[in-house]
Amino acid sequence: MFAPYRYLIMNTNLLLKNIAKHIDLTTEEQELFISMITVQSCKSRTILLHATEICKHSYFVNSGILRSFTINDNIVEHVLNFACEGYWIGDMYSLLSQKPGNLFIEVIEEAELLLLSKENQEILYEKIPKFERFFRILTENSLVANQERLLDNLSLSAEERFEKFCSKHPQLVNKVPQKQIASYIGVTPEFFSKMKSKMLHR
Amino acid sequence: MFAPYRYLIMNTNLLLKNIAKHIDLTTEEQELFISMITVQSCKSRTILLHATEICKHSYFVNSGILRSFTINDNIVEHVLNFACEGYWIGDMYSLLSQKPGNLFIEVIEEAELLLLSKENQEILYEKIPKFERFFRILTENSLVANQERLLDNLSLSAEERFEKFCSKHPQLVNKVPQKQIASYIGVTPEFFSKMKSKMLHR
DNA sequence: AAAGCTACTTAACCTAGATTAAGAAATAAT
DNA sequence: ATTATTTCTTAATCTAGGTTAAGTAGCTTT
Repeated sequence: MFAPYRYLIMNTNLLLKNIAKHIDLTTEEQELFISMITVQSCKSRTILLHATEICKHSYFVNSGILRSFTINDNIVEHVLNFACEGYWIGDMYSLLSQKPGNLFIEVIEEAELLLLSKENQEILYEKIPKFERFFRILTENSLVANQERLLDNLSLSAEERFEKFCSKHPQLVNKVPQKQIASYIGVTPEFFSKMKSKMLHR
Repeated sequence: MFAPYRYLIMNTNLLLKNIAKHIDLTTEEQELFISMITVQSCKSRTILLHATEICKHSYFVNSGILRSFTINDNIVEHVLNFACEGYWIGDMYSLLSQKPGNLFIEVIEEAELLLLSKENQEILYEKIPKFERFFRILTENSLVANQERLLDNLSLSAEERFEKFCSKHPQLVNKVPQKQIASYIGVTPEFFSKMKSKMLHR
């Protein structure tokens, strides 16, 4: 009588709007695509992927904030990426190779996610080749951002990297624990704290 | 009577072999693709792209070695990438946006290059959509490599980064000026020299 | 509301890597 | 062959950022 719960609450507006920026889908194609997506609501601190696991999904963030990170020698965390509303996150290495990666994916702020499984992504490429283009463009943009961040890490001071982070990700600055921002820009939480107060007193 | 010089010497074996790893092309498709490619032979130290220019081509390396790099405050160079036989190089930001980037591309070792122009790449996507897939996969692999390098820069010591560079790029270690390797792994040439001799005396 | 975590701050001290400078070795240019 | 440039080395000195440690503030959980 009723569609399953997940169809009732699944909001694909944001995702479809994002897709429409790069490719045009017919109504049928949209429906096919949506049938391949599932929703998941997650509380803060949920670990969606362990470093030892094989990544099976790409996660699109409808709301909330996630991060991906590694852990060194079982102690130090290094944040690779944050993802907030409208962004995708995953462990691309593990997703592509279907081997265990070394990234964790964690929910920072209660989130609603749309999941696209590896298998469905492959099916999608076969059935609607336009998605090759869509994910090509998405990946190109990620690569450009990553290269810039890499060069920033090689050439800017910690202060400059933090300022850049603030202007690029204003939505995150006050929502993400500051030690994670420290990790993202590549300094220890102690140094970050010192640096921040130094910047304030100027 | 004779085909233009560049067709006589253009060797597309390596490129076609690389493409065949990811997509299947018919003979006609191969020919169309090849008709969109041009060759260029360059001496060492040729600058193929200035930071102020708009990048118009993707460069496939048939032989030789190239690098891409930025220059900070008109003084310090930072190497983003090396490319040797079988690899592509370009300024992806500039190529995609068709705005001036801030990368230089330089020939390190006399090279033979195959050039795919931005326009031809777009035509290729229209005429042979399989190329969407090919470049998607290529870009995905670059992104994975870049993410790993980013995390390495955040978590490893200079020595560890150098060791990783040696095992990942043995073809480059003895062909690329050592100050450029220093730049790639993110240290000064002076420190690199010191570090290297320290590693030897152990 | 007390107890227990986790996040943030501050401060003293430490070190990997930067800077400066000068000479030696290797390449390139004449 | 000689000269000029660029690359590499060595060494002294310096500093951005790390480490250790202890205290404080802010959350959760009960």
